[in-house]
Amino acid sequence: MSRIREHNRELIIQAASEIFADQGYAATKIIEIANRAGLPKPNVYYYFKSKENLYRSVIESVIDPLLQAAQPFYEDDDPATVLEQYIIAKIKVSQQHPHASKVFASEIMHGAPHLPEDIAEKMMEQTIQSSNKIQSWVDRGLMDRVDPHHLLFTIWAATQTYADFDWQISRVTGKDNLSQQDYDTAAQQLTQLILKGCGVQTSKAAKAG
Amino acid sequence: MSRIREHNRELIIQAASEIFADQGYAATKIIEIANRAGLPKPNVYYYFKSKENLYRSVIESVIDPLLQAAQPFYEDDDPATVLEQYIIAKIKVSQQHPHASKVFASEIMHGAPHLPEDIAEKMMEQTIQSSNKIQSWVDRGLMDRVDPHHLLFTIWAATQTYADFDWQISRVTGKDNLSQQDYDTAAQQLTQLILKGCGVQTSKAAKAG
DNA sequence: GTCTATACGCGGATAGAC
DNA sequence: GTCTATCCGCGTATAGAC
Repeated sequence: MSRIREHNRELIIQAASEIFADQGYAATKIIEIANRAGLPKPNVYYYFKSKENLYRSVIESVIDPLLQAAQPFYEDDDPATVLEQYIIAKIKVSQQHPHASKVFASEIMHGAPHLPEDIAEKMMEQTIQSSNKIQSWVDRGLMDRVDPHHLLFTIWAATQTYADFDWQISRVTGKDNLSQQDYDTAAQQLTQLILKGCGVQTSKAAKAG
Repeated sequence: MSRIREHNRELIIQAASEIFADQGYAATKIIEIANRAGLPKPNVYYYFKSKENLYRSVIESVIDPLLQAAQPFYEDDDPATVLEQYIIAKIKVSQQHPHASKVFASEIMHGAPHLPEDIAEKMMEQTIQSSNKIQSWVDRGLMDRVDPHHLLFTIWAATQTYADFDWQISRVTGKDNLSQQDYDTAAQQLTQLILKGCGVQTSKAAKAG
């Protein structure tokens, strides 16, 4: 595959991510994507064959950061550490990949009609791993007897909201864009809320006890 | 205005809420709305003139339950009571008006292009009232020094997720529909998380203290 | 007021020249 | 491989019969 080919595909995927995120699948026009990518419309079809196919490529291109965010669950077994790192990672995704987050949110909200089954399975797999781990913490008395699913739903929603509902965030905070400081505060506040709210033993206390 | 006219308008609005919620504005076809309402397509245009106009009517028809949920903030001044009642009310909206919630979520996620300014102002007004009240609790030492905006973002996201991302909820819980019990559990868990996580004095303790 | 039949424009997709 | 010119179907909207 040639350099130019690779480059143009990337240009198109990038432009498409932004526009699909802003407008949703149905409202997006291929010509807008072409314009933003600086290419004529038929080139988009030349590289991706159809709108639907381009959309699937976008989904695949943005899945990686979303799946990566769950790493903390695989790398540690201390609830305070894992939950804090997970929240930080999820907020970072909202900050650094807002388009990915929105494309996914839109997709899920409308019943995931275009989500490839293998991606859906990977996410389900992660969810099972994560909730099992939370359950094991509960069983070992490391935190309150929370329902792991509900806890995950809350963490997902509270972190993704900074990307998905950025219009509302902007309006309420009176800022066009959140600063690094704002994201740090969000992560810190949410971590505090979750850890304290679930009665999680801090790692220091856990190690000392 | 005649009975039939009123009745047909309601039929159409109801059908339209469901389909706009499921598919989003751009993907929705008037003929589907007409079919679900059991009327011929031109009748929809006869009553609402255009798709855009119908959509605005839908938004106006679903705004009420959403605004009503903030009542607890105006009816009491005890943080434990207000936050618990607010969370219960918000979860109830997700349960009883899932279409309203989704139409709004979709609208906000795409930058609120069709949201009438007076509605946006009412919501902003409520937000200011609510966050001022939270701030006053912080100042009076009734809870931890949380940032009111971030706390509201978390409560909004965590409660709305049960309507907006129902596909994901279904998949994770393995249930097609959540039962009354499930919603009660969600509300109870989230209330516990927020109250404990923010170090809110329970009303009993507050009154005793 | 209601509905059949139809106009019309937009946007996805492609033929074919370069 | 690239892009101009064009096709064609779908969905919004309406004219006009009843």
